Amino acid sequence: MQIGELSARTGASVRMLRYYEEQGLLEPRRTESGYRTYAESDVDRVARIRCMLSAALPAGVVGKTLRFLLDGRPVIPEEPAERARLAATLSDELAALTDKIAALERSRDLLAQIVADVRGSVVGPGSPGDPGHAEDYRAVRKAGPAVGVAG
Amino acid sequence: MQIGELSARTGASVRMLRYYEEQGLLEPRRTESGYRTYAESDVDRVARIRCMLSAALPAGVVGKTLRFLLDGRPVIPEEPAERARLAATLSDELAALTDKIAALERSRDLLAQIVADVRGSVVGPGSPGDPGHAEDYRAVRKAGPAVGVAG
DNA sequence: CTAAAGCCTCACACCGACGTTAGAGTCAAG
DNA sequence: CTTGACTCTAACGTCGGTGTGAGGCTTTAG
Repeated sequence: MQIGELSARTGASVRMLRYYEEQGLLEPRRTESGYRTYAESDVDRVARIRCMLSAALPAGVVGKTLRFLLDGRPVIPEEPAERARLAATLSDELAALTDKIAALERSRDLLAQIVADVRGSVVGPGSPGDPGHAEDYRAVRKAGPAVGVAG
Repeated sequence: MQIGELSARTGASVRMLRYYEEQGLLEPRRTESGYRTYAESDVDRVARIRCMLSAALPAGVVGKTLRFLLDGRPVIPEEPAERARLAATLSDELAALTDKIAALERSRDLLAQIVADVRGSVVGPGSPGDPGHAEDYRAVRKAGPAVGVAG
């Protein structure tokens, strides 16, 4: 399969596909004349790349993760030391990811609250004494960020 | 509170705080000499901003969402038409956010699988006939991206 | 009064994740 | 052989989110 077809089938622009390759996330073969040729499995692979990137996962993780999906079978270093380091790195990333998900869920809850309030809006200019849903917001806020905002 | 103190208390650099203001996410008062002065509530607010930005939420949503948190009390347009549009926009964002969370959870599961496998690694160079955990990976992959990768 | 620390604006620079263009080669069909 | 669709590399542009100054004003401490 050439790059154009892969692009059509995945929705990723040709530019993006070449970019992913540049980043080591794809490794198409080449014809004699230099044309990239992709395997069927790359369709899947591209979908996963886009999914992870769109979620703002660090590029490194994407790469490392994907290396394990090359053909559904991981390539794990044989030396135990290196394997340990790999495991450590990945599980750090896992923890970061978990935090990020939690943060997103709180944002989602907050957004849901807001949508509900805009919809069933009790609000208007507001009788000054009326507490409204202020406490709900504050509650969500208290559950709050908390996450380390891992830089 | 001046910008330096807010920076210290939130972990956001001074530069970032000014940037957030530039983007309409913060609106500190000014002293006569032009110094920014922040309210206590801005500590919370900054935390939320960083949390949402770090999760790659579209900047617009952050802004709109935060406007509702100004003082724990939303500012909702009075004209029903505009209110409806706002509700529609926000709930679109809510849907997108939900999808993104789902995608992230799948990525997390996948990553967890991988970590587990690297840890308890049954793998090594691998007996060629051994299916290993390939099916696990494939299963996660099948549950897979699916998300529209909302550009 | 002076020095130091903190603040201000302006502005250039970087990285990631692309879009876009330019100029050239390749390939299948007429 | 020519045309047109497709591909290649290389390079520049853009946008968001930052870092890092430069040059100047304000405030505080000695």
